[in-house]
Amino acid sequence: MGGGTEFHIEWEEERYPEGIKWKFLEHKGPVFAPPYEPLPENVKFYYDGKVMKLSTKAEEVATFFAKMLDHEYTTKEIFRKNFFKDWRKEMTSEEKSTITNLSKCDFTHMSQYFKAQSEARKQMSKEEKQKIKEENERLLKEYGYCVMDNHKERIANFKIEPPGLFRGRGNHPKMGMLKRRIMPEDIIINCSKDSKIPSPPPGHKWKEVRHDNKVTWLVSWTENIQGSIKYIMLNPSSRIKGEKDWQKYETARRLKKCVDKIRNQYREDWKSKEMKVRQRAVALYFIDKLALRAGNEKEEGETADTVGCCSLRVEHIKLHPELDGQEYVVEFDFLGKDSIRYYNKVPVEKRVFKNLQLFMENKQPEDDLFDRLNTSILNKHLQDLMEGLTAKVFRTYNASITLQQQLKELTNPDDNIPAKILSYNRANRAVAILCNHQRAPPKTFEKSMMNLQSKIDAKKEQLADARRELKSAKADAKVRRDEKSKKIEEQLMKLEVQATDREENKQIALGTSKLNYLDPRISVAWCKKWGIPIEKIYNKTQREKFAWAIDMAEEDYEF
DNA sequence: TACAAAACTTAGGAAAGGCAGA
DNA sequence: TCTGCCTTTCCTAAGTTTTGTA
Repeated sequence: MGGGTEFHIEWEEERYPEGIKWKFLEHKGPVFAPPYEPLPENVKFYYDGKVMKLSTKAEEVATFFAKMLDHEYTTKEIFRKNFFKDWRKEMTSEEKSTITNLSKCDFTHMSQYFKAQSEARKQMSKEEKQKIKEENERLLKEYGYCVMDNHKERIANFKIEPPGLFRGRGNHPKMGMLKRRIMPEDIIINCSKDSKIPSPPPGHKWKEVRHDNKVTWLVSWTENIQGSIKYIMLNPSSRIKGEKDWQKYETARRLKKCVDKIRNQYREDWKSKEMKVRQRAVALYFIDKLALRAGNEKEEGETADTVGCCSLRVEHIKLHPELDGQEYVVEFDFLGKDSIRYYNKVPVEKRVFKNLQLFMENKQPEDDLFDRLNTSILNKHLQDLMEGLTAKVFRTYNASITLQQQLKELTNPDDNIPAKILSYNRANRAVAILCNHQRAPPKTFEKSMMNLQSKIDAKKEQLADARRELKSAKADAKVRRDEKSKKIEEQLMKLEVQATDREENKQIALGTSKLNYLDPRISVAWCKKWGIPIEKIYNKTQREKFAWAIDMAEEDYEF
């Protein structure tokens, strides 16, 4: 792997044979969702204007809907249709014959009850809140840790997802469906043979107990919406996740060494006589230049209609031979992961442009742009170019190299700490923009900006006062007054930096790139170089996740 | 080799926590 | 001490890649 052999020995005390993830694994199993508590008698459900007492099962599902009443999606046709269909499955035959129209269902009383409940929770006394906190801590202590080989490790998600209504992101065809309650009989336990096997809740048994040390999960079950498997795995601070993370960045650093060659290669391939090779080369160019995701095919009607690079359709791009004074502009407009819109106008090389024209010839808008390509073909090719290379490595590589470059460019040695941190955030922001990590502007954004502005105004006023006092002060008081002004000046500057940062961050989410794409050693090195406390860049959780990097990187670290 | 299933990483929003100023 | 706001943590969906199977 290079670059960190010493570290390797220190952090991975034992080597494992190929594919073996652990030798010993012991845990307590999952925590199940609390059982359903029926509503008090005085909370009513109405059908067609008349009070109706629901069976426990039907009532439980009704409460899921009632809790979502304020959300826009309970008004959506698909959501309502899916919900009603699944709800009816839980009804008794009498309920089924009575309740035939969702629009005649009145959940408002139930909804009010839940609102009152959550209000009451907020108003709880200190002691009551403390009691709940202690109970959570007990649960964490008992179920939140496992032993993997010689380490006690934190488990990420030891609580089983409670039942509820499925809400996918974007325009999901399954929104509103009932996510059923997971029982011990659904659960597969994975642990080592010689460990203390977790016991199922009284009166229940596990679906299966297995001892598979070729995988890292502790618990799995199959969810009923997509039929996919869900897992309980370890926290990012664990050895097994940390090592994998480190390995990911080492792969990206290997790409750095051969990326020029790969770029030359795909540029050559734009001229290939084979259509398949040309498509592959243009797609790879997009993945590299624009940090697009690979874009696997998805089953139609099972998920929201989103795409990545290989699954782009003709309707997702527009070609402009000339636009705003630039030649050969490609306009991208599509929904990517989580139905986040990707919109970008990009000048490309003439050859790319001509190829795109060729790929689009005689096609309908809904046809695949790269009809001779998929992620498996692309990744196979990448594997030939470099061992371990896959499409997503380009995102990691380009994100990390961009951070490193931007930090070099933006950091001003004369700046104070808040200004340097602003530069760091701007470098981080450049990456988030590259990776299209967006967020909905916070609901109170405008207000919060205004609050901050009035703080700034007040501080300016204070500064003016201080300066006036300084002017009129007697010689012996000048020094003290001057110090006071300086202090206020600094505070003002800090506030102004904060305002700039917040404004620039309105629609950008920095967390995702920080957590998943940026080699933490770059940040650690930057902190060391400029004497910035690491706590200013990484919070506690992040420091735990990146413990390996904090331990390892010196100020001269180069990605 | 192709396809499906399994495993694992990446993602944004909601809820909870905690802290500063009233 | 309370309130309101920002930060952190939780939650779990939605991707990518790897593995298994015929």
